[in-house]
Amino acid sequence: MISQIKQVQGRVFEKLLGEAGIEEFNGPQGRILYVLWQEDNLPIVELSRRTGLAKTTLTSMLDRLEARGFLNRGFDKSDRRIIRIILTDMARSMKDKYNQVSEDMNKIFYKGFSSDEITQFEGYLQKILDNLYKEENNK
Amino acid sequence: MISQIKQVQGRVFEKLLGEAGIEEFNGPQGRILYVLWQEDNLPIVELSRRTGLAKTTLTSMLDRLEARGFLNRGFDKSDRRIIRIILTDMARSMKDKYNQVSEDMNKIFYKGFSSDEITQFEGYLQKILDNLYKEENNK
DNA sequence: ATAGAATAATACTATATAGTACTATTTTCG
DNA sequence: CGAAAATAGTACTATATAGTATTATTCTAT
Repeated sequence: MISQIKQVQGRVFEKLLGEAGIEEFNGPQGRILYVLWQEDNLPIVELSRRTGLAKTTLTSMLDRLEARGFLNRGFDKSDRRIIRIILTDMARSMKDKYNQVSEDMNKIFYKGFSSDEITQFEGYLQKILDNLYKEENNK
Repeated sequence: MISQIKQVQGRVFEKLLGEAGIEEFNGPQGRILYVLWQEDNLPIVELSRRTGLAKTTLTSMLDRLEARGFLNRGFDKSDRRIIRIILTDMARSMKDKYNQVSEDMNKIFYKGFSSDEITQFEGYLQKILDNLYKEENNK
């Protein structure tokens, strides 16, 4: 059911982005930008943790976002293995527009939910996510 | 968070399939087979509804499953637009092995949940899914 | 100090995913 | 009836996703 929700949510969100006139990036790219809007200058591995995407997935997605002028790759001074992802001003300027769509999406998603139910539901999600990460890492 | 769960869950499930010695199909294919094990002889559009995948996604996935001998495409007698998906005996024979892995996955997923919490959580998921499908169809 | 383990990132490859445009049917309704 | 709309499926294309193997760098333990 989770997969199903993710799939349908993705298609609906894509449509909302279009209706809001956002042609510059799509849903999956928005998910990465969303994390970076909260905090950038992150190493790719950390971005992987925060998005749930494999780091090999990020390589190509970041290539595309870089090609379109959303971000730059910068070196880390103290550890040369690490590459840090920095948003461009253009990328920063789109944050508010995206958040508006995100709110609209949330309203659709949680239609008929009380705020207590939302809190409870999101607590369950966090617990499940912890369970999954524990399994992925500790084995 | 839903996307993140789906992603990590997918990778963990893939690992469990490998550990169970199931090399014949992968997670996304398993998701399609799972629906067909419950009921086959379905049109592709109906399979799309039950999996949450777009019908164009199913075209190529069913091609691969057909090429590997899991299913056949059959004609519908009364409506020649419709193609019906029929499982092979080989596919049917793998149901139990898959269900075992599925149960293991569930245990990881819901570690620390009471059965009341699971029921409640899945009720929320169903409600969200209904919200999303309503939005996708009625607009 | 240095060999081996660990970590960060990427290249390459295969599959998954969905949108647009199209064909072939069936349904609807004037 | 017959034209237009609706429906089922596919071809083609672009992006997303992750696994394996590889390179470069840093850490660890003696």
